Amino acid sequence: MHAELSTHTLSSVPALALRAGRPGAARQAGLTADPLGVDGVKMSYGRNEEIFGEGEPAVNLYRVLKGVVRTYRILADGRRQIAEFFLAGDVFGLEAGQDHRTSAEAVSDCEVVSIRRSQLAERAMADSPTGHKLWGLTLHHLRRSEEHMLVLGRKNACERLAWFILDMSERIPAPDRVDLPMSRQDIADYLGLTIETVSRTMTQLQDEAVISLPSCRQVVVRDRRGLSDLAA
Amino acid sequence: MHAELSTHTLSSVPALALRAGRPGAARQAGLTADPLGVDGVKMSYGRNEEIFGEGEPAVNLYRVLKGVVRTYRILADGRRQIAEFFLAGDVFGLEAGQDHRTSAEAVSDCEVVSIRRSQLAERAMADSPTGHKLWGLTLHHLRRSEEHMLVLGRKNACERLAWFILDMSERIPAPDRVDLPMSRQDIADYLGLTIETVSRTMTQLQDEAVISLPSCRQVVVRDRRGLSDLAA
DNA sequence: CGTCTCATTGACACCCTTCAAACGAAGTGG
DNA sequence: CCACTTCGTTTGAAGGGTGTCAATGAGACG
Repeated sequence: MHAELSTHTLSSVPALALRAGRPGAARQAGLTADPLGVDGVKMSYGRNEEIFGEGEPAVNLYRVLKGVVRTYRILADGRRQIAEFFLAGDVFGLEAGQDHRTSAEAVSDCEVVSIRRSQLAERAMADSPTGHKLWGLTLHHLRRSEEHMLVLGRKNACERLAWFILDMSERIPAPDRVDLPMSRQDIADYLGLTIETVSRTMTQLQDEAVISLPSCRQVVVRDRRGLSDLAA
Repeated sequence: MHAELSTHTLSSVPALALRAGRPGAARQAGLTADPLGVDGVKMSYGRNEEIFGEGEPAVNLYRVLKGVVRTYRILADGRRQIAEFFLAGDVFGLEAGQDHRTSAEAVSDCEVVSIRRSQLAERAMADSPTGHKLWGLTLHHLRRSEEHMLVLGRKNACERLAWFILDMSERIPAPDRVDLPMSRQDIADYLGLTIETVSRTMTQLQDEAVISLPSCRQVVVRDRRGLSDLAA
């Protein structure tokens, strides 16, 4: 039923280890009934092995049977923010859209059940349009808060503010003239900064000519590309 | 410490502000069909007026019609972390459990539709147990990531690590002897710190006798109360 | 025009990062 | 069994980014 070969065992056997440490080399090991009421496929992953990568189509949902899994995002320069650790019993891989917004890796050797998303969707959504919409909303919030975590955990003041202005500008009708509805204190508390740092960084962005500030509540995006670069 | 309720507005426009600026003074203004397919009640809130508070029973879901809403959490010493700003069209107030885990306030004067949760639950959950479970899982993740945001945005290294150890200890069978499955680098990337700071803070916690470290992967919780206090 | 609130700017301190080196445990090969 | 290597962790010293404290500036409103 279950292949008794742990990846750890494998790694002491050079010939096989090559396959175990490589993404996609995880082995299918049997069928398991899931608490969600859908059968899944049992898989094994070695330490640091990738389970899915950012940007890949999200075809499966996963539940941890043994071991620990981390999900994370990485910035261009290598800074990494781990969103969550998943222990035995935890479900991960929930996504609002078609693709994974985070990567997932095995922290230790582990076993997971993978469940086809389409199988769940078919059961969960078909019956109840209201439930489906609610779920979609929640996934959307989750996605945003994972992005927010990356910002809070790994970005500096300039990157945070650039990201904030871009985000706000994309959520309103006229994207190049942002009327900030909130105070500096609100922005500071959203970005995990102080009001003074927000203020200083605002003028710094203005000095660098990526934005201009007709008033403290109005931001004009002068160089969207430049702002985007600064957001890292 | 932070923005007081709109007493300022009150003194400026006495007649109107009395109704608009006082918590609980929001006015019911009519019925509106919601995109979720359920009728809701239209409400108005003045600037800085509370829509719901942390710890209150979560009876309603809300959708913003006009204005902007913020949700946030506050630490004992007043540090605030805003989780999200909600603009027109956005839905907020989703909760995994019975109670609100955040507070919500009007950033500007705004109108929202409030929808009874029970009305939605009745439609969303009854039909599809799978969907209900999926939704519950997603809400659980959302709740955790909002907590995570508070930690990343507003806590220092010592508070972050104390929180992390407590959280891990509560997720495993033997809560006083935590076997960390992850490396210092993983912990650092989870807490938005560097590996050196994590290491230094670990020994600091050991020096203060709230934990002991038989090995670098084993944490013994010696003073749970003390650790809890340090977690702020 | 005075008051109030919020935003900006400056000087300084401190927490955390960066850079660097030593230490320890685990695995390998002789 | 013991050097040797490797990887992860710990510790130290120095620097920088952001917070803190304080003063000034700018709108809003009466």
